[in-house]
Amino acid sequence: MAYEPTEHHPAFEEYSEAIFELAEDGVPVIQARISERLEVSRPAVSEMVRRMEREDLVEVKDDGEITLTSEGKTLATTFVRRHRLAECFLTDVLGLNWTDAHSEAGRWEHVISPTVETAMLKVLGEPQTCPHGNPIPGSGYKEPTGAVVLSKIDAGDPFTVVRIPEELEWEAGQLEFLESTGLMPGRSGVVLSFAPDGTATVNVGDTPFGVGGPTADRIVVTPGA
Amino acid sequence: MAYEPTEHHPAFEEYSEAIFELAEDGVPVIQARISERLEVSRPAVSEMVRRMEREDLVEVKDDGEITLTSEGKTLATTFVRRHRLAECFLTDVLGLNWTDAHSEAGRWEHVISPTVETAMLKVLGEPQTCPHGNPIPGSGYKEPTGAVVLSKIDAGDPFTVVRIPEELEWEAGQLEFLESTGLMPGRSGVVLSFAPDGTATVNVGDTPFGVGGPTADRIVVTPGA
DNA sequence: ACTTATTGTTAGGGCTACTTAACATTTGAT
DNA sequence: ATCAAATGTTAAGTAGCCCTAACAATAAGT
Repeated sequence: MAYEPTEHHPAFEEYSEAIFELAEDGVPVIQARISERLEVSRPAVSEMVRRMEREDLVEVKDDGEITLTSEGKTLATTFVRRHRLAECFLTDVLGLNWTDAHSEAGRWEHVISPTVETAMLKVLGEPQTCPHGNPIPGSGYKEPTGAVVLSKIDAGDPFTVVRIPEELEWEAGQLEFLESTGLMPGRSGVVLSFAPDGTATVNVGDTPFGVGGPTADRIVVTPGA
Repeated sequence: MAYEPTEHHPAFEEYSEAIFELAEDGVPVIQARISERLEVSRPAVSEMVRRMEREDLVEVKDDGEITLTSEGKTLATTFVRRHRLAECFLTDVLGLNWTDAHSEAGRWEHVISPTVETAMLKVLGEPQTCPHGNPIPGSGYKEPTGAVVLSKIDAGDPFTVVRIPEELEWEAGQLEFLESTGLMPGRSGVVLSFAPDGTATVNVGDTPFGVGGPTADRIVVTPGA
């Protein structure tokens, strides 16, 4: 079962992944967003989108909204799956922290073959989410019912973290912050208050700390401890 | 300890590794050999060698012999080390076979960061050689005294396999063959006879089998069981 | 000595994926 | 309705790494 050298160019992998994750995060999938997330110029995205359209990986609607074709979705989920699996592996087997695991996985996803993927799944015991709580495509994961964003929890109420969306993983220093405060999937805490600008003050450990409005709008939690 | 994106181009890694391993195998390091091992055209090698010379990674002697500078050696050993470490990891932790491990490691070596390298070393218990018996640079491995190539063993005498040189790993089907016959580092056997063309008949298990002359000239063993 | 094989180099291209500069179009806010 | 911001596209160019064709130089074999 030798690894077949990709028939797609590595950049296609990166772009389709970005498209998949933007959609997953509820961000409108347009070129400008891809340009930001991949940190490449808009003309570069323009060109790549055209090539991906030609290769039947994406479709572009009249309003510019980009969607993955079924072929594109297969490509995207393959790499999202390997990325998240790699994150599990890097944290659980190699003992890396959250932050390192995320950035390393960005490279690992491109060298994981089906053989290795299978082996990793076995070693890890078929995980259903990455360490940040995001579903591993194909694992059959179902998000808990009643999941809402942190900013929807009433002041004074308890909550349990479900997941940190991919979008936040991208922000410099965000993962370090969340890991250091303990605001991680599975952990429970209490919302102490909300500031007028949306900033939440929460407590998941010893010390209360503030979570910015935009961040609290994205972190997915379930009400209750 | 974030991973610093390589300052060298990926191809430099591949070329310096090839140069290191050719020298390790006792093959004269000239462009034509690199061209064969990397399976790229001679002009491509010519150009790359010129660039590597400009970047102070190699020196080219008047007779065409190519040697790594100290900077080049550092680069080469870094990737040879990661390659062999990855092979250990893939076989020991993920349960891959020899053959798959070799080809996968060719990609893994390029995504292993210092952080991951350290973590792997720890998980594996500081291995000194790869599964094929080749030394992991920096591990302090010393080849056993009295090591010779298999073809130097007298007919009728026992031997113990030390290592399968990198050169043989490159030959299609070679690793599959050696793995299936059990001609692997640490295993002992007996040379039954030599044919006039140099082919050795050996026995390391139940069934005797033939080993071609060129192969027997490369496999390193120690006399005795 | 002559021929053949091996080796290295030039020259001329190609492909992928990126860049900046400039421009056109669309969208949004006031 | 107008002006500014956001978005997409063209054009032209670059870097890295590869290719084939053709040729020159060297080494080896008979």
